[in-house]
Amino acid sequence: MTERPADGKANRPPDIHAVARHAGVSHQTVSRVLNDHPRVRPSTRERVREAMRVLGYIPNVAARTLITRRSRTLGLVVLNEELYGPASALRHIEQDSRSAGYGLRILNLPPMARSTLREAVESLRQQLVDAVIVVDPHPEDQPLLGPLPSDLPLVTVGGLRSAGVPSVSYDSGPGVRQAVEYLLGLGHRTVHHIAGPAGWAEADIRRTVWQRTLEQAGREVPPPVEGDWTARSGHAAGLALAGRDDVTAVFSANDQMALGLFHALAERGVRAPEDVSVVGFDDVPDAAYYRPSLTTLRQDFAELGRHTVQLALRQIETGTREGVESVTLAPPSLILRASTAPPLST
Amino acid sequence: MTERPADGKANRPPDIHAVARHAGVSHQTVSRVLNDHPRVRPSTRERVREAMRVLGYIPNVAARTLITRRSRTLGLVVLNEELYGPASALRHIEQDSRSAGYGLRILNLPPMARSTLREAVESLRQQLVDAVIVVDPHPEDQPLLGPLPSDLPLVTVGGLRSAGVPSVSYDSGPGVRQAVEYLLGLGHRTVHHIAGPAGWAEADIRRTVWQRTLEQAGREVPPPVEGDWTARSGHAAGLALAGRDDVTAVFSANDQMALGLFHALAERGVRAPEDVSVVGFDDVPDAAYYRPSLTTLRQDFAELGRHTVQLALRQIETGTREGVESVTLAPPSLILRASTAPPLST
DNA sequence: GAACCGGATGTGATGGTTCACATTTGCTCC
DNA sequence: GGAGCAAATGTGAACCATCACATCCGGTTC
Repeated sequence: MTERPADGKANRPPDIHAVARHAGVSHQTVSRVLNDHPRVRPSTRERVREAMRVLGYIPNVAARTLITRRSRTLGLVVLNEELYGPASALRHIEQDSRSAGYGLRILNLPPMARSTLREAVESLRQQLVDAVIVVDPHPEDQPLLGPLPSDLPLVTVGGLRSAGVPSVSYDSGPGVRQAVEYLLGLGHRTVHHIAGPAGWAEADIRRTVWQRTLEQAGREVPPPVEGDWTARSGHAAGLALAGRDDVTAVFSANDQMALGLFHALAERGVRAPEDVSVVGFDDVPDAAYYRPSLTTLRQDFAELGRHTVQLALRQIETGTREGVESVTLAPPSLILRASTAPPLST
Repeated sequence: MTERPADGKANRPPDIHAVARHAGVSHQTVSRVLNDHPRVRPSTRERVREAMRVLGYIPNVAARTLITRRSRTLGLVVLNEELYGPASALRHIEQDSRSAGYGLRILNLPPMARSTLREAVESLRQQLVDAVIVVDPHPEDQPLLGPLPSDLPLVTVGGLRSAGVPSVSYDSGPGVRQAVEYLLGLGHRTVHHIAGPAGWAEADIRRTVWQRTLEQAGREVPPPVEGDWTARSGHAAGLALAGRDDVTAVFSANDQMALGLFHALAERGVRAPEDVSVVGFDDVPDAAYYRPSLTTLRQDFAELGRHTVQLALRQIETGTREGVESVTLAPPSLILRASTAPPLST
């Protein structure tokens, strides 16, 4: 006489057999309805559907994953989610993978926690994700990505391109060139640069193209000032640049450092754009409301999301990385605002 | 003589039986080692561990979830990921749930897509998450959350508090009061307000407390100007306020709108803080580099993440929402910077 | 009217783990 | 040296879907 619920079935949610019983068919027919198999008579299909509705049936994804070896889930490793780029990428990738019928697991690695990228990928793999997307791996991560088992579909976004791994990469070069040439075209003798942290793929590209553009124009290449993407570091860089009369134009590797730069300039009584013109990178939503309104380069993250998910899905479908072509995004476009002007006196 | 790989096992990854065979024990013993069951002789345990290493064994989470009915995964629905608050919450929740041994699935609902909150929760439930966390539900979502099946652990963060659903909520009130009183204490006759969109819990609280504080101080309550959290809307609001000499102090419901306000003030030749003092809300990383450096209220998102995950885990452990107490966070702290000053002329 | 055919449906095995319970092992103790 | 007992280990079922294959059925075809 121990108390025990009289439920023979321990009150578990209905399974495929319960539905089958209710609809008067076999469990296999229910499965066929579930998977939109064509060989089911419409009347039968409707009866099964009705049974599902009545019982409140929900297919068990664990059982399905177990036999299918597919989870319809993508895994996303974000290296620096607090930055505008990675955060935007995350949003779009989530959206696109969802509309492709895939769920998303995320793993945000704190900045600089590179040593664990490999573990992150492995951990997602254990969770049976169908593909892993890594946003913004750094060159130092190369050895971590290289020896990955080749049976796991993988896409890298931005940053490091790893041989044999399909990737979506930015084509910042033309944008940077355009920005620098635009400043020179306004009459500036040269353009100074606040760079991102050395070793970061995008930081390096922006610095390199800035430098090359100056060289090709036969201009002097001033030593770049290195920041860490934050407004704070842009401010520090600004203090180093403000007040020198050889500094009339600055290209900042991102918008937030440009904001810090503005702050430093103002502190030193230097006006922008009259005394110093500034171009940023990202076009964060706030950029138009910086003072002055920031001329900057805008990346299309919607395009990035689409291609990234597509590359992942294609690998899942074909079951291999072979033949899945990497994608290079369209160059960023220069958004002209109020932070750029001709130099005051030639 | 059809060609067919000689692999008897179709080259599948090793399972628990393979490990058992290799270690010369039963599959159950392997399972015990896997789950740190105490009743295994150390020597046996080591032998099994070695076998796992040699074979490169990875436990299959689908199989485990199937029988356990636990996925060790939390589901997160983010309502407005592009805003600072929700984005910060996401980061911390991800971090804390990971260090608690839980993975995270996310579902970002585009702003205002409220009608689908219910579907979002259902879809996560189908994915067998052990608990669902909803960040920033709106009052309009009340009917969507209420009738949810009670067998799914659920936590709401910020915004709407739903009866019977454990929640983590902000306690912005004291912060807002402190900010407004601080401005009055500087000598301002009254404080104007740029509000967040009506209907958003936090926007409403900030507006209400701002108003009440003024009333209790016997000051005039000017009509608030409503924004939508963006710098753009702050700019629009600023254009409405700039240049009126009854406007000497403004409390903006978030930092970005304060940025827009600064922009508008500058356009109209109004100086801050000399002519107009401004206090924001959030302390975004850039706030210290706005011009002027922004006095603002800072929320502790690390605390938010900790409590949120804790509430979810407690429900998972106890198997019920009963007895799991909601949490109210510490009030935000006022960060004094350069955007506030006494009014010029009394 | 028998053979044939393709569409509709059913049967049983399978996937990899944990659960419930049974059995063996290794001691202690008298 | 055997009872007694706990620790260590093993056996088989269960979880819930899909896969592979078998069977059934009604209608053509000759």
